[in-house]
Amino acid sequence: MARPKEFDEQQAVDAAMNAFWDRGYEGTSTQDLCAATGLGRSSIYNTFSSKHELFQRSLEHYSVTGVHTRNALLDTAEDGLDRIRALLEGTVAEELKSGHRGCLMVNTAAEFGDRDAAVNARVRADTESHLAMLAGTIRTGQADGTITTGRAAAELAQFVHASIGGLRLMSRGGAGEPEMLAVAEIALGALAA
Amino acid sequence: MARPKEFDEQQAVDAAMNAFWDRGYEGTSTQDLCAATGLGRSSIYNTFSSKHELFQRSLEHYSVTGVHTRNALLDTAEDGLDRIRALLEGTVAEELKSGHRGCLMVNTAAEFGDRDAAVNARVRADTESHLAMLAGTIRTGQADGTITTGRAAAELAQFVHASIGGLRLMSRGGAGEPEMLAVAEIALGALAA
DNA sequence: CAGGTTCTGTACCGGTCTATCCAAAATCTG
DNA sequence: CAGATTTTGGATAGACCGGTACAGAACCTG
Repeated sequence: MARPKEFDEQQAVDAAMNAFWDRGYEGTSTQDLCAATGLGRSSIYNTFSSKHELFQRSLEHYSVTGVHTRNALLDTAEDGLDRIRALLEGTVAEELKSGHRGCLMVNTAAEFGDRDAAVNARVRADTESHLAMLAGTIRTGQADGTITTGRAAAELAQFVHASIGGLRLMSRGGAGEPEMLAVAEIALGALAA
Repeated sequence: MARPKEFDEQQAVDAAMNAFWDRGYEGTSTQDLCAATGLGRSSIYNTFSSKHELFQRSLEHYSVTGVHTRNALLDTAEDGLDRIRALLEGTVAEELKSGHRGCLMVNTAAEFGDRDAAVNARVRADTESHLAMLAGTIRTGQADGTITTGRAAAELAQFVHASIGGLRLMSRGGAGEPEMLAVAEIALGALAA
């Protein structure tokens, strides 16, 4: 064995994630990453081997914490429709609290387009898991009678996903709470049984 | 008088816009811009004075052509709801045709956040004009009985705007036509009288 | 405490970035 | 055709980029 790292790797990833979230991939220089994490260049390259890989770790970290946040939100409500409501309103609240930073996955998709296969795969995986979770919740809502059965759960899930994306875009554009909540309410209206 | 420019300025802006659209601001180097426009460095800097200014011109150009496209789409339908439908389906069709590039304004907002006042102002202005157009169309739909009067036109406009943004995000993420049309249909259902 | 191993800070590498400079070419007016 | 003015291409400046090399400090094992 030998000298141990003086920092916590997860903490560093978290700090890097926030830097990327604020300024994008290209917009975040390795020096920015040093400043954000408090680490030296060598430590970063020794641990993560490249900016690109650290970015992927950041995406993964974002994805995981996002799942946790969503699950926590879902558990605050009983029936299906209220769960979706909690999700939408929770998204609004988070955006307001975190300073309109939007969604890292969205920002990444917008920045990269389809020019990076690895990044694309991660974004897509996150989308898929999000959709699966939504579809599951919607199915329970259809079962308990709070969500319309006039459309397939998968389609409604796509709709909710798009709505959340739209909300985050509004937020990034500087929208206020009332407008965002109104949009959320209208989207919920489209789901109601 | 003296030697005239050998190129068309608008054409150059259009080419630059497409380059920025594909690769983002930071991702587009001045060399890329030279290649895209077919101009030399000097011509570009002589005409537009900086990359940043050319970018703003590109945003403006995008905004103007966007208005034209939208107006053309609106004129293909009679009543209010069908107009909104034409808009949503036209957006889907455009995304499919243009190779899932998303919306330049959205991409820009995602890349810049609120770090650039001039860019932000342009994005916001575009959003405002888009919302105003939507609200107007929705009001006519409320008048002709095809769109619900249960919500203020401004709120419904925000919702449609968010939906279009959501559709563009789906597209950028690689979504196919059926999913996108399903989402559009659900959104329209929320508007119907 | 000695030896092996890993981490950390500094300096630096080639490459690329935006932007500028300048001379040569091109055009219009008179 | 001459002179004034502008555009144009190529070279280059100066800064910053991601990434690396290396020496010495820090740590664990035995």
